[in-house]
Amino acid sequence: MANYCECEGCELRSLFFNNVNKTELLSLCTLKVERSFERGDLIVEEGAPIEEFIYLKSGLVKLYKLSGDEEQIITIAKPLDFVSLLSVFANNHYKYSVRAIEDSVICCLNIQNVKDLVKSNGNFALDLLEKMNRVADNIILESLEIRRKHLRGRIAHVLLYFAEYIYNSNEFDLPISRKEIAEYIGMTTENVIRTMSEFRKDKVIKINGKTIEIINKPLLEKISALG
Amino acid sequence: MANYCECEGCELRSLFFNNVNKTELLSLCTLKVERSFERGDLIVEEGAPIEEFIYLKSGLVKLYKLSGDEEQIITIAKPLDFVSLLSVFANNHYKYSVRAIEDSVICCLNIQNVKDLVKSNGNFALDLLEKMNRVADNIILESLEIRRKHLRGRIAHVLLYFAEYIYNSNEFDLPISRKEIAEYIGMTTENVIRTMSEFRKDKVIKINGKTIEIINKPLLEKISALG
DNA sequence: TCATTAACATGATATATATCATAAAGTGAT
DNA sequence: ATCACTTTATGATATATATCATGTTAATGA
Repeated sequence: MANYCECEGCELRSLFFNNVNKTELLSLCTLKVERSFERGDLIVEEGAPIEEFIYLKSGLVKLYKLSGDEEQIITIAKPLDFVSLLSVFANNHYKYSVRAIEDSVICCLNIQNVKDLVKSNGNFALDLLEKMNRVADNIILESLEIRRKHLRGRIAHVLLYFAEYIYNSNEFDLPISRKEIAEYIGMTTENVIRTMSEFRKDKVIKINGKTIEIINKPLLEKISALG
Repeated sequence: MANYCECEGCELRSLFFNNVNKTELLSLCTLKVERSFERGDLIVEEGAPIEEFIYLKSGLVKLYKLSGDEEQIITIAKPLDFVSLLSVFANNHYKYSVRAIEDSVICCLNIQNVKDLVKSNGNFALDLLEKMNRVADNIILESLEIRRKHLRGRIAHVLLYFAEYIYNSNEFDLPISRKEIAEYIGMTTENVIRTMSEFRKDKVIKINGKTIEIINKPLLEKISALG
């Protein structure tokens, strides 16, 4: 019986389940499933019925929507963004797809369990409301931010997003292709590649395949702000 | 004592407060304030502290964000979209501004009261989660929809949005200026005006100042879908 | 009422970005 | 190792949209 559930030590607990006590946690965890995905794997498919309450335990995912044969990337999310929840209370079916862009582990809770917990534990309900609000806010604000910039500013913004928000380092491996950056910022692949090459020529960044190093951050920030 | 509160007959109750009983409602309403705004009035100012839980009882508002001297319109909301809630649980200060674009009435509840109700009434908490999810979803989906279209498609989309979603009629008075349409779809004012003139010349719409009549809806829908 | 400003309108031109073309380098499968 | 395929790369050209200019009309305020 013992170790089917490690939630008590779960790194997410303090943030996500702040106000959930051990008994409640155990009851959630009884019906919990943890799943691993490799980079590139589809985690959630648009249109599929929502049967679980999913959060990202580790890794990195992209949230996107298909329109025709094109993908529109809505956001790149790391743990605690738990974007998969966005539609979870409002819809029966997923409105977006989620794909792992790094090896990822998700934790799936029974959705009815979570709803029951919302009903019975008011502090958890408030926590959840706050987190949902924050996730939605971030996506909306980020999208406005990108929208008001031009090509160069958008790309600078995305590079800074990875450096500061995702990897906390000026050197990192891009987890997505240039094409995907294009799908995120709403520009063409060629222009993403071209602009990154320009940044390289202007000695703002170094490029080595997927590896990016920001070597003139103040300038990149300026491009992001003004471009 | 009697009639300070009409919430029991409030049209919103069935949707918004489905699961709130009379006693709870009365306790909310004791601290409720109803406020009227004229077209053009500022209802909520970005940066101001969030002290109330606001929903739109009647009218029409625009939700927008300032960047420099420019306004970016996030969404046009009618009652039951109650957009003002979007940040309410996640932030202490408003991240957006809200302005009446038609005469509007809002209902302001004490935010602590609402939080208490979330804690004590699980069904209300679930309702609120669902509604927050839906509002966020709509804004995100709408924004993606607009993003993937070109100028003509975006304008067709906006005209259909007013005709179908807001006014339920092929003839309506635009509540916003061409400049504001531009701020909503991320294009310039001149191009909005020009494109609407083209639609007029192509006999897709009739224009009489602010009054718009859609006279070839199938074509407008086609432009929205393909443009 | 007139003056002032904002909204609407339209054309000419400039500019940013998309599209098309081509190729090298990387990746995965057989 | 080879083949097919995707990604990265770069240049030339086309196109969509922004910018600039100018005028008219409608709204707003003293």
